[in-house]
Amino acid sequence: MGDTSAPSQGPKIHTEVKDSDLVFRRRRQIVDASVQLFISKGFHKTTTREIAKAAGFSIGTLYEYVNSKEDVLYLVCQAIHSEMEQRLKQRLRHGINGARDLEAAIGVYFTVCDQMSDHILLIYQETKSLPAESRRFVLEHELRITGVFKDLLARGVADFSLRPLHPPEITLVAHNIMVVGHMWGFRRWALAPSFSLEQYIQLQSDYLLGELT
Amino acid sequence: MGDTSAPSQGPKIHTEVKDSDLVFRRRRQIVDASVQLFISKGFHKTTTREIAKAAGFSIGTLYEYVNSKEDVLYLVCQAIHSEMEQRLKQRLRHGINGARDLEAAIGVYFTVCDQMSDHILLIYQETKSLPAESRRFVLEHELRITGVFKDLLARGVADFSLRPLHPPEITLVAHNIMVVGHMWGFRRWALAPSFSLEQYIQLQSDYLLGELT
DNA sequence: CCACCCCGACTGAGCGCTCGCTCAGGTTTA
DNA sequence: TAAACCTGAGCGAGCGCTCAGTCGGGGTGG
Repeated sequence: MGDTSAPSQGPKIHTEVKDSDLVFRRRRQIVDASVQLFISKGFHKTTTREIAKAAGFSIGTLYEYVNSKEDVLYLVCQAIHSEMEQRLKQRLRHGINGARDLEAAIGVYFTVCDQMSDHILLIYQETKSLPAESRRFVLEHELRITGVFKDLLARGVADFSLRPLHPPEITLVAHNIMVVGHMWGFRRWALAPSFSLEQYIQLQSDYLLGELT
Repeated sequence: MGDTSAPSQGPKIHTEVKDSDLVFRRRRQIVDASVQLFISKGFHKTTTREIAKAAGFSIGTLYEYVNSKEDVLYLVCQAIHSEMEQRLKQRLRHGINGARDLEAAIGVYFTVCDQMSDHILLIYQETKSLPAESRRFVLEHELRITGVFKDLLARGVADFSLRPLHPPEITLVAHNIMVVGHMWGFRRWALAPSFSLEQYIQLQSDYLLGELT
């Protein structure tokens, strides 16, 4: 899992100042172990002992790098969003035609959603279990990703490859893209009998973009 | 909350055969109390003692009408879906123009989602906590609601008020309608600054139906 | 009419257990 | 050997669930 540092601006997870990248490495171990456990058993049914064991050390050590079980959940949520954001941005292209770039981005995004559907599900299910402040930061991170699509839409409007859209419409369409991507993850059981991922991307792109040209 | 009986076909929640509608009434009390608690604290952080107290009797009595805490969650999920289904079907119209009926249904459905957004969120968050068999029945119930939109779409195609659609396309659009409805519930924090419910219904209907005519 | 008993609904103290978290002490590193 | 790091037995709180017991109304025999 990608970025496991305490995010530049977010609730600090305070531990003694035994610095260096050991903290960073240990937290990555914690996140990697927890993601799998949370996905298969859920946050509440996973015990701190299991997390420690799966991470390769003892509970005592776990609590050297984290102040509470909820901290672990926060690290996990941030790591998932970071990874999604990174995988998406990494593969964005910036051509001369905004509409085409948007379509490509949708394809990339849906593919990422496909690969990370368990992680997305986890966030839907467990965000509520975060303390209020942490939850705010997690939701903000999600908004940052939505912003990627807002930007692409705005660019398409600016270069006339998309029809004019009011700002609220841009917001709406960006959220639609996000949610339709998630939908492939959390409704696979209903959709997979009818579509392959490629077909899903194709059809949904048509629906999403059809109205915008 | 509506139907709190063990559904005609579903995992039986077995209790001693002290029949009559007392079982029914008591279970309704349990569901009504639990919905509120689960929404505000989540399933895992709600204790059986709290449920009993909120329902107006003791834990002992609670376990006369239910075999486990998970049973309560199952009753709650079924009650929520039943209520959604009922509120939706109750207000469906069956005119001569399928497309118009569909548009009306979308409006009704989104309004129901608005009123029951906390309940929808609860189902997204806690369905995973159900035992496998119960979960299957809950998801099937959700599919039944999706079926309402499939039927409306098929009718629209049949009377030529919608363009021809392949069965998979009908499935996809029906799921899109469902999820876009839920989206108003679980992304209100992001959408409400830009839209009223009425505006949301208007815009989303345009996007959803625009491609179908 | 009373005295008796029965029965099903209801109660809540308490059982057995698990959990998140701590800390006294051991091990490794430099 | 001091500092940094790690260990895991143990603590106390709280959980889901049970079960011996209470209560009240209605049937029965005298």
